[in-house]
Amino acid sequence: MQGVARALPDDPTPVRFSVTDFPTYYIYTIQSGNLAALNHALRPFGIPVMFWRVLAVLQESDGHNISYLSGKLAIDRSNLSRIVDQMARDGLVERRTPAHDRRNVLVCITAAGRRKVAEAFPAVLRIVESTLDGFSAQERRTLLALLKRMRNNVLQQGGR
Amino acid sequence: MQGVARALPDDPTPVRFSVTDFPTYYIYTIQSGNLAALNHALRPFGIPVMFWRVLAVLQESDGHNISYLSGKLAIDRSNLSRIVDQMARDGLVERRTPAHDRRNVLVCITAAGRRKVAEAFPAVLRIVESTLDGFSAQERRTLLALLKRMRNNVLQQGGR
DNA sequence: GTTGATTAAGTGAAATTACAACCATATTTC
DNA sequence: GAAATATGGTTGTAATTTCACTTAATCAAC
Repeated sequence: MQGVARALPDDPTPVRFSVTDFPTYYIYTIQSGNLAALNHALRPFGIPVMFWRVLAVLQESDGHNISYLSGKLAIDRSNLSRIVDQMARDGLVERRTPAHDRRNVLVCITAAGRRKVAEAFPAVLRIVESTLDGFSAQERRTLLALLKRMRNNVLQQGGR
Repeated sequence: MQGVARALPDDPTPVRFSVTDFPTYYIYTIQSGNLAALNHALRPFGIPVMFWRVLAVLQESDGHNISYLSGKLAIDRSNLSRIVDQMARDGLVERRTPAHDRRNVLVCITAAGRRKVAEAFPAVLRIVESTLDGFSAQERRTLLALLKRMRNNVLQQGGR
């Protein structure tokens, strides 16, 4: 860009590749489409995707702090802090500060939060299922295993 | 939330699941981490990830309109329009309006754009490779094939 | 126990994103 | 060929996200 020294007068492109060879290309588009679909599916239940993702973790294992959830869900801490604000306002979760470390804030799902999860679950499952349409049980296991390894690799290096 | 009729007084959670069973959970975290890593890797070259993604498509097949690129890259048209603005300002692409349909805007990569791709490619490839660390050639093919099918499924339904 | 470093959450502000509405051009229908 | 419809791109704007910074609390060292 700045000071393009044109070492070669006519520089025939030295690289040539196809985005369709990159798994990350698919990851991006799948994620994008899925997020939109999920958001749409959750509209009737009055919660954005991020609320769902937090609730989904908490219904399985409750009372984690913001940092843990931030890592688990790949949501920026500052961002998650504000999301928890809203969820608490809506009565879906409660902030609870443990006496032994008053820096911590444990995010705890409420009864209303659990009801919301139960209510929205079928709709979410439909979306998830539709992304796996035509996949055999074996293919699902394979996909899941490969994605897990891929995520470990991503987390290994500078992953957020 | 509103008017929670508490049909069951103490409602024991009727759903119980693990996010780690959902491929979409991994898709989200991989995408998130990868995007951050890519952005970081591209910093020295002065282009954000979205610039890279547009250039990556154009170096392979040039002169597409905004709508096509929007679909291919899963970037909102309005958003992409502004990205192309910036890229044109930086001299990486040019807008070209074909005479036969003056609504269209063909986005064309410039020589500087191609140089930028060549320059940044190794860094991007390193990131992509690192996400596939430990994957055999066969596993890469399998992953790619499964992701392609998954994307088709996502696009099928209400995908954006 | 006081100082310094570390960890956790939250705040501020710029950048990005999503979504609706708009304008200009092209196409269809009558 | 005029009016209605559709298409492609852009603009406006609110919500979200990112990133640097701040505050509060704990821990470590002396």
